Amino acid sequence: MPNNASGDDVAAEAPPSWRELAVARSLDSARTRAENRVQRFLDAALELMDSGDSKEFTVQEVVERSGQSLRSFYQYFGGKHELLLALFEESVRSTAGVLRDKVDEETDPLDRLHRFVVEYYRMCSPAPKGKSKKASPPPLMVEFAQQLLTAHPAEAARAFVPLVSLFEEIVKAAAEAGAIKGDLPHRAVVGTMLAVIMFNSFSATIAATPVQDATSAAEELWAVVLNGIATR
Amino acid sequence: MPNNASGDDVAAEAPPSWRELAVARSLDSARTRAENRVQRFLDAALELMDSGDSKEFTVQEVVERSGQSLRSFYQYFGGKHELLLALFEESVRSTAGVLRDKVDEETDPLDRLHRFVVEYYRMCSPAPKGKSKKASPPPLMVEFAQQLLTAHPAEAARAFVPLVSLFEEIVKAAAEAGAIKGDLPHRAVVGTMLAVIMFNSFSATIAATPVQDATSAAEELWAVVLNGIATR
DNA sequence: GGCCGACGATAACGAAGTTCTCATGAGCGG
DNA sequence: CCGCTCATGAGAACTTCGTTATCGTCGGCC
Repeated sequence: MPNNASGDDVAAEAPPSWRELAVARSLDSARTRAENRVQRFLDAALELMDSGDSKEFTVQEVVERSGQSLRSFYQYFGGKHELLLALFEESVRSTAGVLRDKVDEETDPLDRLHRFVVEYYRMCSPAPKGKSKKASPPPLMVEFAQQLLTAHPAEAARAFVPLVSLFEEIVKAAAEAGAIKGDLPHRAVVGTMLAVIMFNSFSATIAATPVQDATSAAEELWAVVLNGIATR
Repeated sequence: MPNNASGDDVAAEAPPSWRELAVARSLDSARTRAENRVQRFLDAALELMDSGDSKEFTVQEVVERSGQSLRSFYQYFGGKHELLLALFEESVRSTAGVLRDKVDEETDPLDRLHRFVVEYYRMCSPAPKGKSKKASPPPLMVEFAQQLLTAHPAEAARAFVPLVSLFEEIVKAAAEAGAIKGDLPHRAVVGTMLAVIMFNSFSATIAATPVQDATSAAEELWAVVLNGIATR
């Protein structure tokens, strides 16, 4: 499956079209051509999202950007929400992959947990450096998560599976190693922690807290999660 | 005058309507009449939200329900989002009031904090009993919060002030009493905890956790917040 | 060579928010 | 009493956006 995310092969960032055309012309099985088309829609949407000023886009824009037609769009997607869902799933998969790599740099179970929290936190925080507009899975996808979570809970849950599984492994390992309490309902803790991390940007808004740098904020959150707020 | 929509005076549970009508009848300055009109829009929207099956409504519906005209609506509100914002502000104020009363039943600073967390948690959770559909500030407003937080952060922050102030007092008191750590950045903790509580329904969705009853879930969350997840 | 299925271009439709036009009725100064 | 203005209501019109439908074309396949 050519599930490759955003424009991971586009170096410049603009031209992912003629190459695919050429490829489609040469090896032309119906399946690969269809997947190619789907991918072009996805790429176009991603480009519109992070290269544009606003993170929103219209189906028309996606269609134009991808050089295809409305006709084709609705042939491959049941509607805009399916496009969004596909993008979100891809983002979650990609995020989980990145996090797995980071976490694998650690060996101690508690260190792995800590690493996960901090790294995921940073991924979900607004871009720390204004220079590169980069966005592997930036708060952009956090907004999606929000939308999907309320509009299509079941599908959203399915999309989250890769991340949840990964985190659950890590939490379980930490519990078995005795690094964290074992009597907590893991599943619930996993969900809560992911939600806390993901939606933490909101907490800054709620409390009108100026955005400090992501790393120290992540460590603060980690400290609270680890030891609580009670005096000990 | 064919205004006076269905039940704007029935008010089985909407406290702030008939009073204003009466007031408007007696002293009828332009100001109070205008406030009356605004209030009628707000009431109509509230009725549509919790008496309808879906929590969504259209401007047209609000207009019809309120027995007024589109013309008037846009004279008093800059757009739908201002209506939403007004509703949300009212909801937050009301919620803060209710919470203040509950919390005032406790005297010990830590008990007050605990009470706040648990009660607010329950208010933000889906209706526990299927019998009565109503709910003063149910997850309905949580969805609003979500929307506003991303669409209009500044206004959302302003709307949250009553709740944030109340909670901040409580946290500060607990810290000064030595019940919780004093070296944490209060403001950030306040925002984070409010966000955690408010958005906890999402965490259940993320982790595909079946919804347990709100009270025990609240206590679990409280336990984690208080003591952390680390083995001690 | 002729059918068939995919595709592009474009129009059309429907819902919802927003604006505009017009009429009416109330208060008010002359 | 007359006409003026302002607030309001009724409703059409405009806009955007998602979605569907129509039509024509082109390339492959029997």
